[in-house]
Amino acid sequence: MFAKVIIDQDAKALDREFEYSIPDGLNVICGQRVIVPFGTRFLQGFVVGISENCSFDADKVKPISRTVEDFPVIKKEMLELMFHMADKLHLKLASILRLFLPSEMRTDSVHELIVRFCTLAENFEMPSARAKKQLEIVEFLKENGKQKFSGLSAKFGYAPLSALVKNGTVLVLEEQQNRAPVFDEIENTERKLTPLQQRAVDEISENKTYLLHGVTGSGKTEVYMNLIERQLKKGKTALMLVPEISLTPQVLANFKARFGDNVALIHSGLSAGERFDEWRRIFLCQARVVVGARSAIFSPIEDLGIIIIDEEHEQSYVSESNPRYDTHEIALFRRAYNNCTLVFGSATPSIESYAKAIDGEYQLVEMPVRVNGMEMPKIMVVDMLMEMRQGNNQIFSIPLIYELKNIVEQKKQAMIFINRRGFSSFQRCRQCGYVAKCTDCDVSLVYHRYENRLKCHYCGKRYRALDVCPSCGSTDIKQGAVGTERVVEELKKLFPDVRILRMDNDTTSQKNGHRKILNEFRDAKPGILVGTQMIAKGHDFEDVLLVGIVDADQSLYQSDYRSIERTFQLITQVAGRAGRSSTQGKVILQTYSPRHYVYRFATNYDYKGFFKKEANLRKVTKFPPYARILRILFTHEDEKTVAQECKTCYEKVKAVKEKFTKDFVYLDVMKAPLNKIKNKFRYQIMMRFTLENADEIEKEIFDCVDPKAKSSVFFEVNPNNLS
DNA sequence: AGCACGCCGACT
DNA sequence: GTCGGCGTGCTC
Repeated sequence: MFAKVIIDQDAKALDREFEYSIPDGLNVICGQRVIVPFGTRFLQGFVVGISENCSFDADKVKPISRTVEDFPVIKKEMLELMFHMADKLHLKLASILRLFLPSEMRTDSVHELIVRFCTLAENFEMPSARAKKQLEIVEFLKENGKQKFSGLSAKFGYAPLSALVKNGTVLVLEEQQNRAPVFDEIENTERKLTPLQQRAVDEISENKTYLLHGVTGSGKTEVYMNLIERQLKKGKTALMLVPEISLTPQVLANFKARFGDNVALIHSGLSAGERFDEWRRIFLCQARVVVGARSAIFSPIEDLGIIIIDEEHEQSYVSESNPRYDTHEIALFRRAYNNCTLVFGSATPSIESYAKAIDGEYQLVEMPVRVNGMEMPKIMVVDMLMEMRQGNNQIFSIPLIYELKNIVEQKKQAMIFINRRGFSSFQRCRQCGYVAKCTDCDVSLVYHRYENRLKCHYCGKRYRALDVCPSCGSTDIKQGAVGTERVVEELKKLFPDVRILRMDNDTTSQKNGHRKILNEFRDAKPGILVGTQMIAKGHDFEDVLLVGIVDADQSLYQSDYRSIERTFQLITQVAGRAGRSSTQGKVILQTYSPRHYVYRFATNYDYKGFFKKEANLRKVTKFPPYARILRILFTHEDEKTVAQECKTCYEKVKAVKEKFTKDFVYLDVMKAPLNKIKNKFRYQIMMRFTLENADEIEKEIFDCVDPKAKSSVFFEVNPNNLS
C-alpha cells in the first residue's frame, strides 16, 4: 500500500503530494501525521490519501518511518475542506493544514523529529594542519562532546564537516525525538424569550442558511442560545463565532453559565497550553459547543447541528494575512458538508449577505425592535465646515461641547469615538512639505505624544519625533489629522476635573488591559471614554447617555468600495452604545460632508433604505456583490524581481482578458498603494469582471502565475483593504 | 524550506 | 589541496 503525503513545510516547491510506501505492520489512515524520510532529512507530513498502487518510480519510493499518533489528527471533513480551500483560494496545502491544528502540535522542534548527531570516531586522525575549519570542528567536538549535525554545519560550514564525515573522523548517529502530545482517555441562565425572539427561533428551523437581521438590542444572543440548546437536545453540536473584540470575559462567562463543561472557548487570550487543551476537548467530542473567534471555524467538531456567525459584517472574519480566507465561505462549506443550519447574524448585515438574502440564497429572519422597546438614540449631524466658518477650529463642535457639559453636570458618562490611535496621523514640515516615513514600509509615521515617538503602524518600528525638519531644517512642523491621544489631551483642557480614559491598541496591549480600563470607566462618574472601534463593541454602560463621533468621514474617504458600507455600520454600532437604559441617548456626529446619503440613512436607522441605495450603486458601477474583484499581489525583497514577475503575469492575464473581453470591467498592473512593507516590495495586478463567467475566469487567472516565481504571490478576491 | 552538489576564485 | 561563496535543482 502507498500513502500520499503532504510535507509540513510552507514552501511553494513542496506544495504537492509525495508518495510513500506503507511498511508491513504499520497501520496508516488518512489524516494521520507521519514522519517520512525526505531528501536527507526526516520531516513531518500528513497522509491525505491511500492507494493500492503508486504513480511514482517504484524503486525510488521510500517507506514511511512511523506515525506520530495512532489516530488521524485531521478528520475527513477537514481533509476535504483543505482540498476545497486549495482549489478555491490558491493556498498552500501545508499552510491550510496548519490552520486546523493548535500551534502546540507543531512547534519549531517538530521539524526535526529525528535529529542527527555528530561524535568523534574512536581512533581518528587529526586533519592536516591546512584544514583549519576541520581542525576547529574536531577541537569543538573534543571539548563539547556530541553535537547536532545541523548546528555544526551552521557554525563551521557544511563542506569541512562533510569532509570529516567522509573520511571517518566524525561519526553521525540518528536519534529519535518523541513529542507526540499525550491524549487523555476518551471519555443555567435561561431567560424567557420575547414573542419576537421566539418567532426568530421558530423560523430558524431547517438545515439552511439564514440571515438574522436584528437591530442593536433586539436580543440576538438569547436567540442563539436557544438555537444551540435545541441542537444539543437533538444530540448535535454547535459552533458559534463572534468577533475577537467582543469575546469579553462577560460573554464567555455567559456561555459557561448556560452550557457548563459542554463549552470549549477559543480566543486569543488563551495561553498556548490552554488553547491546546480546548482543542483536544473538542477533538475528543468532550465539548459539544464551541465559542470562539475567526479561527474557531476550523475546530474539529463533529455532528454539527448549527453554525452561528454573530456580527456577520465584521471585517475581522476575513483573514488578511498569510492564509487568506473568509470565514463565511468556510462556514458555507461546513454547513453543506454537515447538512446543518447556518446563521449569519447582524444589526447591519454586509451588503453581500443581504443581497443573498434578497435573492433567496439565504433565508431572511428579522427582529426589528429592541427587547426593552426603547427607541434608538437620536443622532444629530454637525456640519464641521459650518463650525469652521463660524470661527470654531477646534476638534469638537459647539453642540458636542454643550452636550458634554450637560453630561458632566449630571454626573453621567460619555463615549468619544475616533478611529485613529496615536496623537496625529503624521507630522509634516510646513516649509518644504517633508513627511516622516518608515524606512521599512511605504507609509507615513504616526506621532504618539505619550511616548514622544513616531511609530509605524504597519511594522511597529519607532523613530524619534521631529522637532526640526530633517530635509530643510525648519522648526515649523504641522500635526496631521487627530488621533485618540490628541482628543484626550483636548478634553482634559476642557474638563480638567473629569475622569478621561483612553482605550485603543496602545492602552490595551498588556494583559487584561481591556478589563482594567472598562472597570475604571464603570466607576468614573462623570467620565468620558475615548477610543477606537474597540469601544463600539458589546459593553453596555447604563449611564452612557452621549456618544460623540469626532470624524465620521474618516472611514468614508478610504478608497475601497466598501468604505460607505463600513461607515454606516460603524455609526449604527457606535450609536448603539448610547442610552442602553431607560433614558434615551444622544449621538453627535461630526462631518465635513453632512449631505452624504450615508448619514441620512444612518441617522434614521434605515438599513433597508441604505441597502437599496448602496446595492443599486454597486450594480450600476459593477462592484461586488454584482461583480468580482481579483487582486494578485507579488512581494519580494528585490524590487526588480517583483516588478518583472508581476509584469510577466500581467501579460498572461491580458490574454485571458482577450478571451473574456465582455466580462472584464477593469484590468491594470501597478505598484501596490503601499509599495513597501517590512522591506518587501509590493506589486499588484488588479482586475474586475462580471459574475457570469467569474469562476472560469478565476481558474484561468490562477494559471497565469509562474509557479517558479521567486516572489510570494497572494490572490485576493474582493479584498477589504487595498494596501 | 533545507540541503547536496558543483563550479569558481582565492589563498597557501 | 583546502575553503568559502553562491547559484541550481531536488526532495516520493
